[in-house]
Formats: sequence, structure tokens, C-alpha cells
Amino acid sequence: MKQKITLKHIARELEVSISTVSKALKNSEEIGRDTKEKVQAFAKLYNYKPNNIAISLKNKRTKNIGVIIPDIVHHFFTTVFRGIEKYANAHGYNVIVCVSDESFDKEVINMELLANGSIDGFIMSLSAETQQKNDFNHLKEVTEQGIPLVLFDRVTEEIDCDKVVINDMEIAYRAVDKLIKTGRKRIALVTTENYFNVSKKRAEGYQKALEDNGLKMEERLVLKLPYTEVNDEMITKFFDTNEIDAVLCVNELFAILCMRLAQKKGLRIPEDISFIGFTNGILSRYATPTLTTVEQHGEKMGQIAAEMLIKKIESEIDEEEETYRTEVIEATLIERESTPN
Amino acid sequence: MKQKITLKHIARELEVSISTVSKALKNSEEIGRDTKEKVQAFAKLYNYKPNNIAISLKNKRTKNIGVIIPDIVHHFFTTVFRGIEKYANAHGYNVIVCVSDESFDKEVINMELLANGSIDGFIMSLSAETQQKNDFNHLKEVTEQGIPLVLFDRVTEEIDCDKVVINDMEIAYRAVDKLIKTGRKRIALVTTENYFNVSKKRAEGYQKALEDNGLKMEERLVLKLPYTEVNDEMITKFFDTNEIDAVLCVNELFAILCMRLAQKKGLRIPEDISFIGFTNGILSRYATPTLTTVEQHGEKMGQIAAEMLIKKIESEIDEEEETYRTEVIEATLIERESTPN
DNA sequence: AAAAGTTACGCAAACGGTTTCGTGTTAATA
DNA sequence: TATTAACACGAAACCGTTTGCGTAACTTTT
Repeated sequence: MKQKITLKHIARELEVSISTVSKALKNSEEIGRDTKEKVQAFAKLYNYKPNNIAISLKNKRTKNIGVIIPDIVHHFFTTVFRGIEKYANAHGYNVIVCVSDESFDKEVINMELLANGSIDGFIMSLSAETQQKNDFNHLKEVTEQGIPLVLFDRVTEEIDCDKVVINDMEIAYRAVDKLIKTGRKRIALVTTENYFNVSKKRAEGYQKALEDNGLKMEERLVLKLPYTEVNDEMITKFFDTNEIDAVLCVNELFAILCMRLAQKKGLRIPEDISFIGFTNGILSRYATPTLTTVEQHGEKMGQIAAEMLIKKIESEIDEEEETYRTEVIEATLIERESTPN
Repeated sequence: MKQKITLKHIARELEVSISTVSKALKNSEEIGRDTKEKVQAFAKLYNYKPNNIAISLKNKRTKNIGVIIPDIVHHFFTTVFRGIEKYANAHGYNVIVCVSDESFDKEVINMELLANGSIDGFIMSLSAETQQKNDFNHLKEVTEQGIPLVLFDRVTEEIDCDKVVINDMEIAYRAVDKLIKTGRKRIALVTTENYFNVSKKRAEGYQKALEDNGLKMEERLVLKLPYTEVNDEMITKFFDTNEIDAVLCVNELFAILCMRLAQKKGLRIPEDISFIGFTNGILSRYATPTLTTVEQHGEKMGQIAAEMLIKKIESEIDEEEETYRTEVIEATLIERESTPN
């Protein structure tokens, strides 16, 4: 087992001081040509690589960024993650991922753990529970320590920091407006509980589009499903008790489930009923029929989040008056078979 | 901005030495009651938390594990990742993820970067390119340095280390055998190029099942698709030029694509043609018809990989004669609508 | 009262680097 | 020949912790 070689080893072997070795490897002007060459050759031969941890300790920079997301087996989050990872990697950063599993406690624990020197900044999307509790002290603590933080998608206004979101309200508006323009009148919304701020925004867009088109929102056309463990019955009942000719779903899975049950009921898509979902994932592309859906540009979102974070990390100036931005990414409606064209 | 407090700050404030503070916080017997209480109270008040980096440097243990996977927007890998992350987190480890993007170079660069002190061990699945090149020097270097390594799913026999795989050959055998038992005779295999060892194993199982049932393998019933950017034409042509009554696909996506095109051709599933895929992902569950598929138990795989790795990391004994295991997870065939029952 | 043992703490080295400053040797200048 | 500058390198501090060991001040024993 080859042990990792350190400056000390090289110094001892070459009978020079550690500082000479360090400088020689950095090609410092201070060191003579012969010594430099000797040291560099030796280092190359033994494949010397500086120890990251030692360097981190010295510079107080880890070149790691912490990403905390609610779930990893999830198309949208992995897409964002890919954007983060690509940008970060290209700029010399590594990514430490923690999954909060939609739990407040895990989110807190993971943040505290990472905040003790392991990372230079955070990128995160709030867990469901955190949004429910409306408790953001862990975020506040981190920002007060001067650790940069970027929130994406599931954000909160309680915390001053950089944010990246999509124009949820407007795209929902446009989606519903489009449904109305194709003659639909009884448009349902299938959503989650309201504590998800994105769901709230989408609901607002839904309502506004209805109203601007002279329709009024009916509570019974809004179905709120639990985030986990949806059972078919709720959906079936919803379709049985209401006449519906179009559905906007706040995510892809809800849309697929609804389409299946509508089809089972004998409805033809999109002739009798149209569907639009959020999250342009693999399901939307390969479902039958393929689903018209809102592309959230997750990878771009991740890339921008990483860009904002790294910029903050590397801006030496800890200006007294920090300035925070909220970047809004334009979502795109991708039309497929579940809506008439 | 509250600066992070260190032992030095506490020491200065309380007019004791740094070592006294350190020992007091660890409740050492060496320190008097009064001093201990004073220090502990102060530390709690100012929310002192030791710096992870300093501790890592001291112990030569980072409590980080490096995970290198070919892709993150991918159901199987994220599932495995979830298993790794859960187990690691529960045992005090954080996870640094690098995505090789199926590229040999990225795999090498990322490994070298992380190997310089950032992590205590690796869990990885080989990139496509690495398997093609058959070049594993980067793995060899890492293991020679004494850094524990666990390979999963896409493994190689060239490297001595712990491994976690599924019984690909047998499950493919069982799948094909099942197809034959339902009366199918012209069974196709849709696979990738052979340099994926898992594809090779699955192909072996396919062939053996045919032969054991008195059928012989026909090359023209084997379709090799490129791993990326599949175009429908290749598949259509394959179906047009061959009479096929069952298909085994080495992944979920191939199966979905094939099913769509078979349906388009007017074939009924499973009456005219059956399908079995690998990877029990979201597509299999929600496609029309739902897909009979091989569940690879990704989460379990990740959990076992993490368990093996952490055990190696924490076994102080760097025994001269290391002993490596290959854990084989039993895959399960999940029957759905794409096969008759 | 002298010797020995406790108690409670500080010093310093170590982990693996970087960097500032000081200094001995040689070469150039006055 | 004395003064100074340039060169090439080493000592030491520092990042934040941990820990073995030394020791001053008491307490106990004989």
C-alpha cells in the first residue's frame, strides 16, 4: 500500500525545508532553478498532490457546496441537481448532497452538520414539513454566519437570500387560458395542500385565468391530493361527481394518474377532456397519450443557482449591505397529445 | 454577521488555555468542576461547534464518502443513491456525488480530486466509456493508496474490491423461461452494445434459457441499440423484418419505446406480443400497458454498498491480506400487464 | 517538617499545507 | 576594501483541534 506523499516527505528526501518544497512546487521566484527542477521532478515521480483538507483549513475555503433537496428519486430535483453539479464541477467545486426526505428535522440536522466548515455555501429547496411549520431559523442561522444560501423552487419570503424560481403563476395562467381558448369551460385543478408555495402560485394563476375569461372558480373543481400515497378512489370520485372537460395538474404524476382513471371511465383524451401537467419528466413524454406539460427548465435552474452561489462565495467583499436577487426562469408549455392543437 | 466561534475565542474570553477548553468540552477528568461548567456554559451560550475540517485533518477521517455515478437523471442510479445516502447519513457520513456523465475522463478527474483527502472511500458504478476502454488504472491507484472502494452494478473483474450486483444472468434466464412457458417461441432481445457487463450477463441468460428450452438463439432477433439517442426507425425496421412474439429489453426505456411502436404497428400487448424490461422505474408502473419488469432493488443495493464501504473504512486492521466480497442481490420479476399471466 | 501524591491546568507537538519575514552567502557597487 | 543589493533558502506563525506530558500549588502521609 503506497502511502500518500506529503511535503514533509519530499523535504526530508531532498534535504531541503518544507517551505522550499512548497514554494518550488508553486514555481515561486524565490527558489533557484536547480532546486525547483529537482523538487518538481521528484513530486511528479511520486505523484504528489496536495491534501485538500489541509488547504481547506488554511484558506477557510472547502470548494464544496452543500445541496439539500427533499427527494432524490424525483425527476425535477435530479434535473436541477444536474445543472448544479455541472456548473459547480466546471468551476472547481464539489457537491455534497443531503436529502431531507421532506422532513424538517433532517433538514435542520443536515444543515447544521454541513455548516460547521464542510461547505462554502448552500443550495436548497425547502422540505414539505418546513413549509408547513413555517420555521426557518436554521436558514437564518446559516445566513447570519455569513454562509451564502440560494433557494430554488420551494422558497420562502421569510429569508433574505438569492432565489431561483419559475413564473409559476403566469405559466399556470397561460395553461388555463389555452384550455379555455380551445373551448373548455369546466376546468379542474388537481393540486396539493396549500403550504407548498408553488402550488399556491399555480392555483392563483388558475383562478385568475378563469376570472379573466368570465368563468368563476368553483371550489368543487379543485381537488387537493395528499403529497404521498395518492389513492385512486379520491380521483375517481372527483371525476364521477363533477363534469370536467379539462384538468390542470400541479405535477406530472397527478396528471398521469388522472388520465388513467379518466380513460378507464371511457373519456377520450383530448376529445372529451384535456390534461396539462407540470414537470416535463419522462412520464409526460412516454405516457399514453403523451402529456402536454410545463417545462420548468430544471437544469437551467440548477445552473443559475450554482452560478449565483459561487459568485457570492467568491466575492471577497462582504459588503455591509448585501444585495439579493430573485431570478425568475420562464417556464415553457410543451404541447403534446393530451391537449387538442 | 456572527463569526463562527473557535476554541481560541473561548480560551481568550475565559482566560484559560485552548487545551483546557478542549478538554473541558469533552468532559475530561483532568479539568476541575468549576472550570468545566464555566466553559461548557459559555460554549453553549455561543453555540460552539467544532470545525469539521480541523477535525478531519487531525483524525485523517473526513466522514465523507464519494459516490461516482454515470448519470443522475436516471431512476436506477437515484434509487441506489438514496440507499447509500440513507445508510451513510444514519452512520454519520456525508455523501459527495460526482457525475461521470458516462465519460472516462470525468470519472478519472473526479476520482483523483476526491482521493486527495476529501473522502474516506468510494462507491461507484463505471461509466460506459470506462467499460469500453477497459482501462481501470484510476481505480487501481485509489485502491493501492488504501482507499476503500465498492463497485455496484457496472463492475469489473479487473479490480479487487467489494462489489454489489444483481444476479443478472439468472433473472434474464427466468424472464425468458417465463415467456417460453406462456407459449412464446420467437423471443427478441433488445440490448445495448456488449461492453456493458450487465448487458452481457443478461444476454447470456437469454441465450441459455432459449437453448435449455430447445430453441436456438438467432442473431437477427437481437437488436443492439445505441445507449443514447435511440431513433424509432431502427426499432420499427426490426419489428417489420422479424416475426416476434415476445421481447426482453435490458432497460425500461427500450421496452417502452418498443411497446409504443409495436402498438402503432397494430400488435396487441400481451395477446400478440409480450414485453419484459429491466429497471422497475416510474415508466414501468405508469406506461400503457404497465410493464412486466425486473426489480433490481436499487435502494437495497445502495444500502449494502454503503454498509460494506463503511465497514471497510472503520476496520482499523489494515490486514495484509485484504478480503473482498461480491454481494449478489436477488432480482425480482414484477408481473404486470405486458405479459399474460 | 520533609517526602510523596493529587489536582488542575498549560505547553507544545501534531495533522499538511501556505506565507511572511529573516538571514547567510555571493556578487555588484562605491 | 567596505557597503549594499540580489539571491536562495529556512524558521516560524497560522488555520482549529486533540492529546501526551510537564508542573505549580495543594493535600496527604510518615
